[in-house]
Amino acid sequence: MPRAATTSDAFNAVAEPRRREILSYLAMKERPVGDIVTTLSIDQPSVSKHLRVLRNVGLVRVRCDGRHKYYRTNAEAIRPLHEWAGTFERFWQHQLLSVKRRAEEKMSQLNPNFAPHSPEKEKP
Amino acid sequence: MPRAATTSDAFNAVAEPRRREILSYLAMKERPVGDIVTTLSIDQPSVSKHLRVLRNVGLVRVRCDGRHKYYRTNAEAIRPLHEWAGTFERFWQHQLLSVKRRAEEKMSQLNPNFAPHSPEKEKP
DNA sequence: TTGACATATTCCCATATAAGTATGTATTGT
DNA sequence: ACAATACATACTTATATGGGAATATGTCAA
Repeated sequence: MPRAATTSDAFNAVAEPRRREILSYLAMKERPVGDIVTTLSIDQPSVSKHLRVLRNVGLVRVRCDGRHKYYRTNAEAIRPLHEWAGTFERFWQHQLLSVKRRAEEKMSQLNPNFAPHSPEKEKP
Repeated sequence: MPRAATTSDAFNAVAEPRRREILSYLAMKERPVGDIVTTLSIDQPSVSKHLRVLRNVGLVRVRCDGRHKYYRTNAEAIRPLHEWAGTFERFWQHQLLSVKRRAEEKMSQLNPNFAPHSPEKEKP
């Protein structure tokens, strides 16, 4: 079985760095394709193809105006990603605490004067 | 040019749904490979290969103990993902507000008695 | 209408899969 | 030493890809 299609979900779509750049660029303001081409220095057909993928998973929306097509990112579609990653937040916070505590232990061993989170005391 | 390697970064690594399951499973507690196999119902070689990918991008760590290898997810490696997605937070919040406002406008048109965010008033 | 402009699609190709199967490598218990 | 256990690797195959080049589609302007 090959890798899942880039259009299968937002996770696969944003795996491509170029597509992430495009999403960031289109987040604040809708833009015609040509702007993406010149600003990000990507060949026009490539941009069109990336936009197709992003559109298929709902990460961008289009507004047609004459011969221009204005794309903007649909930030809502990025939320699932943010939320999935967010479920690990408490774990990395816990990890950071553990690392910190271990470091403080080491410090105490090397320098018995060291006390975490309080001013160092001099002997009276 | 083919797709970027799954081992090129966390974004590509977590694009695979099975690997996301594994990460969730290994988040709270380190586990031997066999546990992943039976709990998630994935063939053992597949699990090993997924773990290899995850290890290559630092998403999991191993602790060897005899013939067992205990894997745990390194939540820290998921932070970049969370932060990238987080840069879009203000945009989706803005989008939600816009949608809400438009909905309220429509309501006002249909029912002039409707006033957003305040109790409806009866005629005196 | 005709040409210029903006964007999309098609075709080709080298490549990296993911799953399945089979086999290899450690490590343990007896 | 030997069998069993736990895990990793090698090999095969069908397939989706991203870039490049060429071409198609659609819209405006003179």
